[in-house]
Amino acid sequence: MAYTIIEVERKTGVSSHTLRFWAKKGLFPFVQKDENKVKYFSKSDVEWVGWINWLRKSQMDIPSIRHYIHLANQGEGTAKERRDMLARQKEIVEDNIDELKSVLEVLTKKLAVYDEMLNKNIDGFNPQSSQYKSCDTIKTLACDESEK
Amino acid sequence: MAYTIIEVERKTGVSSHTLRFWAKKGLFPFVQKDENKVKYFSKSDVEWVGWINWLRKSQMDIPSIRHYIHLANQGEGTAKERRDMLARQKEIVEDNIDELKSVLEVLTKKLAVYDEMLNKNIDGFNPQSSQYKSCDTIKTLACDESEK
DNA sequence: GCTTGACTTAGACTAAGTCTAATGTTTTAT
DNA sequence: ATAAAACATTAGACTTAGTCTAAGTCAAGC
Repeated sequence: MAYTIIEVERKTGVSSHTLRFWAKKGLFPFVQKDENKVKYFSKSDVEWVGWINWLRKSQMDIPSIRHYIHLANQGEGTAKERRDMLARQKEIVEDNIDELKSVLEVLTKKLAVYDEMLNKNIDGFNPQSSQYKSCDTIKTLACDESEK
Repeated sequence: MAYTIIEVERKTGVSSHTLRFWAKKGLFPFVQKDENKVKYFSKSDVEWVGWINWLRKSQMDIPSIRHYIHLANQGEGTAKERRDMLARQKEIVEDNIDELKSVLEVLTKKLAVYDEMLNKNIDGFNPQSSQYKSCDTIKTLACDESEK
């Protein structure tokens, strides 16, 4: 029923370094230690590791996660506040996805320009010709999406 | 035709601090300086700022961006390598979006659990009843998605 | 008795900013 | 003319969330 830090690492994929770091930041208020200071994670602690991992992936910072855990340990009276924290986090993730989608669009366009250029090349154009040079690099490729 | 760092900040939204940081890292090999070491960004430099900003958003690290810029300045012979860098970056962004989508799913599910719980509350349940307590916090709310 | 593996802590290091302090120059206002 | 503002520079401290290393402890197996 109790797991060492290495077992938790293997079960969750979160490195023991990170687990110790999180522990130092107060994210595991209930983890037991033996007389040699060795940590033992209960099943519930291990479940928290997984959940904290999701919260981190949602960009929640560590002090906020600590607060969330604190709230959860207070009981159901804090449910509304926790719910609101998650709702806020969800918005952040949605905004993130939107931004990454626009990044993806830019990359896709740029890749298309490169591929057109490289295909011309294969189809027999001389890559050293001045004609070719005029459609290259900085002007057309590097900077054409840079306006704000 | 030449912009000071503050003008570039205003045009691109990239802070002057960050611009100086990028400059120190070698991302603006062509920016001119006057006798007081004041930087002047050409139109092309400003366009690079915008493009570098996209590359950063795609998670490309600064040494790689420097390499990309170096390649671009070598001419069209390096187009293939640059194309491949962007293609790699596109994969990274796609993976990122996928992960964020799964985070979104988890948050959505958890929010649903919270909302159900909070609604019960409004519908007349006593939030202090032990009956209520059994569906709370750690067991059902915090940790049920934590398996790997 | 020694090696191996797992554990501990303290603390150095990293990336990519972010911010401050000290200082300098140029322009504008009084 | 002088003072203040707006802008520039550098060096360097600080931040976040790890990531890694060094040095040490402890129990088990050969």
